[in-house]
Amino acid sequence: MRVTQLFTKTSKNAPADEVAKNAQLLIRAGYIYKVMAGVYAYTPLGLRVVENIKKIVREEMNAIGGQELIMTNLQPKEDWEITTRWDDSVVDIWFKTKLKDDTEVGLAWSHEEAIMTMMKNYIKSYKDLPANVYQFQTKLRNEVRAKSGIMRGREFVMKDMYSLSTDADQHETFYQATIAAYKKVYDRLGLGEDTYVTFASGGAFTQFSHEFQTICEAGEDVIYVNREKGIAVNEEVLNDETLSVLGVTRDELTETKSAEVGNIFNFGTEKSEQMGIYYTDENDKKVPIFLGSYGIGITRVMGVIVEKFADDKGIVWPESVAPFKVYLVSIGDVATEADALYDELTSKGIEVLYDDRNERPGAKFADAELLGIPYRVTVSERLIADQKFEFTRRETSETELLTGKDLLDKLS
RNA sequence: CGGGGUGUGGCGCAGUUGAUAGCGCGCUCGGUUUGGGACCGAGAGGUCGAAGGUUUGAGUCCUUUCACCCCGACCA
Repeated sequence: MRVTQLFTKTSKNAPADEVAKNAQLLIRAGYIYKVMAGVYAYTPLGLRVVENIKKIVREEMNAIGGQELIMTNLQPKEDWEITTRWDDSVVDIWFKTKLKDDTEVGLAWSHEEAIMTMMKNYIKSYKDLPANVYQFQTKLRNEVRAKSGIMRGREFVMKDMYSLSTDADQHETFYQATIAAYKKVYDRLGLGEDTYVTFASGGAFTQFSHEFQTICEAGEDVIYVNREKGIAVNEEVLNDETLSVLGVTRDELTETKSAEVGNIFNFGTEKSEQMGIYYTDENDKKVPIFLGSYGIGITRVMGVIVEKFADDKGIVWPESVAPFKVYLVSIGDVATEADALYDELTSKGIEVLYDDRNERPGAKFADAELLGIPYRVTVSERLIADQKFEFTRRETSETELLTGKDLLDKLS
């Protein structure tokens, strides 16, 4: 992609109506566009990042047997009345609307009831289990107050997965597999080091649920961490009982702010019983299905990555999610050589954003840094004279001069 | 939802005791320039969030309203 073809522009000024670092940088660099409070559009650049994150999540969910589907944003009232969750006093973030004939429908803030209603139609026998389904979906939540840029919006993309199992054992196997898969996801996203499986309040069926919390100053949560033991506890369940169950003492834990990037739940058979989702076992007995629910906030993860890695020059994307791998800068009248390099790199499948504008070097370098592309390659007359390319890493600013061959080796 | 704050060209801002708006960036045209956000010249672009009111006169005062931000509460 050539910069001259991108309709988005970078801006030196941060928007006055955003304080969150992630929103300021993502808007300045042209990844997102603010439509209204807590509602952001994703430009071609932003969409590339979102899709890269989804790709990683998709691969890891598929690896543990998840089957991808896509539910709807319009949901019938009846599905939610069964579990009492249509009631605004039970769920206060509903967007609700009406069809032309006055039928009430809800806009999806979650898909638990929706997916279970659908699965009820298909899952009949123990032979159908276990079944694990997931989707990437836009969730609509009527939050009283949006904040923190794309880390807490009224509309956001979430991966939600649901496991249906015959019993606690089968459920537990998948639950543990999911924890392992999630760890791989956060590793691949570059967040592994600072992401903890965190004990949190668990609802009716289990003592705890597990949250995936990434240490992040901009996060909304407070957790207590012991790095050596790999234990983390959400402050909401930090008490003597929890500490004794986990076998740690209070003074072994360090308080830190964090962002919830994933959350997994064990529903047991509670929801199945409410919704009448039963299977027939080997003895022709009706048994309620064991349910699990597993979420990853895709766009929130994007915000967390910006928050954690950005420096004073701009965004720093991990290579795995970066919209492009290389930012190609031409300086002066070197279009022939720069075009040739662009063609060569792209023909080898390397994603290049080619700054072919008639701009001064400083402007191009500044944009390369603001955009956070992992590698910058510079072509200039004096470099051409030496038959070299300049190769600069965004994260460290480390720079080396490479021959064309060495450059290709580095990038492939 | 409680408290606080802000709305003035695309973005960021300034507008003193009321007299129909100005700066930087960006944009357009011409020229020069090319290793850290270039320079010169010439331009385009806003009725000041909205509605109502006071006044000879309102971006400046009053009322209502909308939007946005922050703190708190809330967060399946």
